[in-house]
Amino acid sequence: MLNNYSNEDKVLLAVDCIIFGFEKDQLKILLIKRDFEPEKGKWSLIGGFLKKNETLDQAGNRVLKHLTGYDNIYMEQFNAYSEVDRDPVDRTISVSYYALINIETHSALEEQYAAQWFAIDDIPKLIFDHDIMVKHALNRLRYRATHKPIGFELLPEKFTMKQLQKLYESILNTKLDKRNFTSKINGLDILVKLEEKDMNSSRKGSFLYMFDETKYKKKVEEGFTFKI
Amino acid sequence: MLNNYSNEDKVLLAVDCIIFGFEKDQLKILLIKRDFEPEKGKWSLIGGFLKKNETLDQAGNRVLKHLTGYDNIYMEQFNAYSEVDRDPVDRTISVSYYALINIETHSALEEQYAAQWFAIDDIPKLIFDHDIMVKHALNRLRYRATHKPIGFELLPEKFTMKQLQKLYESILNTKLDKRNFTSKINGLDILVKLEEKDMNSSRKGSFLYMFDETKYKKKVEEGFTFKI
DNA sequence: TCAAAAGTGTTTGCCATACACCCATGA
DNA sequence: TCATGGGTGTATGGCAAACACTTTTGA
Repeated sequence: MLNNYSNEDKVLLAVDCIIFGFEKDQLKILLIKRDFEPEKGKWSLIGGFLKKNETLDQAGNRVLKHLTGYDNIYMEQFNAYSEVDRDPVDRTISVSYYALINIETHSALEEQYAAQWFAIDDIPKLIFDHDIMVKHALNRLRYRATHKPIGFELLPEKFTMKQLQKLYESILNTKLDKRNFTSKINGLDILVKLEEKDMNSSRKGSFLYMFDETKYKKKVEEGFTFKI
Repeated sequence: MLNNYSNEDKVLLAVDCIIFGFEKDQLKILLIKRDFEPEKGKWSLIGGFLKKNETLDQAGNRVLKHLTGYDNIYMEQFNAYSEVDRDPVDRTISVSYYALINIETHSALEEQYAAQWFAIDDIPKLIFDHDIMVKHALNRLRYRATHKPIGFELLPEKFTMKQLQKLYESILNTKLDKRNFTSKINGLDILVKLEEKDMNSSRKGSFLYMFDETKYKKKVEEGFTFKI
């Protein structure tokens, strides 16, 4: 006998994305104004429905590509939400992803869509259970960013030590000591210090760095583990 | 206009459970022999389909209750699996949970169902993508057990320091130093040392301990964080 | 010459690790 | 009395945290 599962209930599966960015020393998330009922006009995460012939990761990528035009965005699934009435229209389970993008290379987002960046401690009330999703996403990001070198996804390719520090400060919601941070990062030995300086922030200028992914991967193979 | 999502695809949602237990100094998982096609007779995780009017947590609890008769089992959701062909019968997305049970109080499981405990480094080939689920569950358990006092879920109410050490050794897949382990645990100050001894393992007998959940919660409120 | 940010080392305390002997008991 | 597992303390090294002054440069 071939069981065909025909008596089982089918449901809608949505993918919702918490898109993180970093700008003006602040961690931000991208929200859109929902343009259909229910909750039309309210702020919402970016999302979409899973289609029959794609995986959740593919659906997440599709949603992100539709919004940004890019399809190599860092993304991690973190939780499924399934309260029976979480979406008043129809029974919908949502699998949530957080994504990290470099705001500078996606600067056209805000005009193209009714999208807007919000600093993480200034987020408006969101529809459905999206508030709790954001909270969970941030927890996951905090953990991941201290254990894997994903923070660089949020920065331009070339960045200063100060930018990196501010990034971690805003992800972790703490102040860090400049000297300790610098020596910790240098100790990791996965950045390239460029000759070039960023002259925007001071007269003296500050050296730019790049993440050396090749070196990082080589070190991982040799047993290195990233930890901040 | 009220959007009714009517053009979207619906899918089956399954819940699969990795049930961990601890017996004879070994971390184990409970598997069943699948009794319907496809893959009938192969080893499989315990699972079930999400019903229209329940949450994923409720579905997980239902599956566990059906198997064990208990419904207060520690359980944590950890990932959704969505490869298009992961289940050959129909498009099915699986949300996976790991659960921790005390084997002693559920000793009848093996006979009641075609279920069997397998030591984690002696697990047979499983159906579908269940192998990878087990691997991910173990990773999550390793993380969680070092950050929250959930290991006790796997032990009898009263346990010896040695049992606790062996438990952590098998979860973390390492050897631990007896003196260091003991003083670390005692330093946490969340166990009650009983007057009672376990006389089964030696002539001298070894003191029994209990997890003091009330004390733990009080300490957490005061800023304590569990860490092993 | 001054204001503003960049860059740089040392000291301290704590925690993780390594390590070995005596104790209690029943056979 | 002996074999078996239970129970206990100290010394060391490494890492995290605290901390302040000099440098550079354009205005």
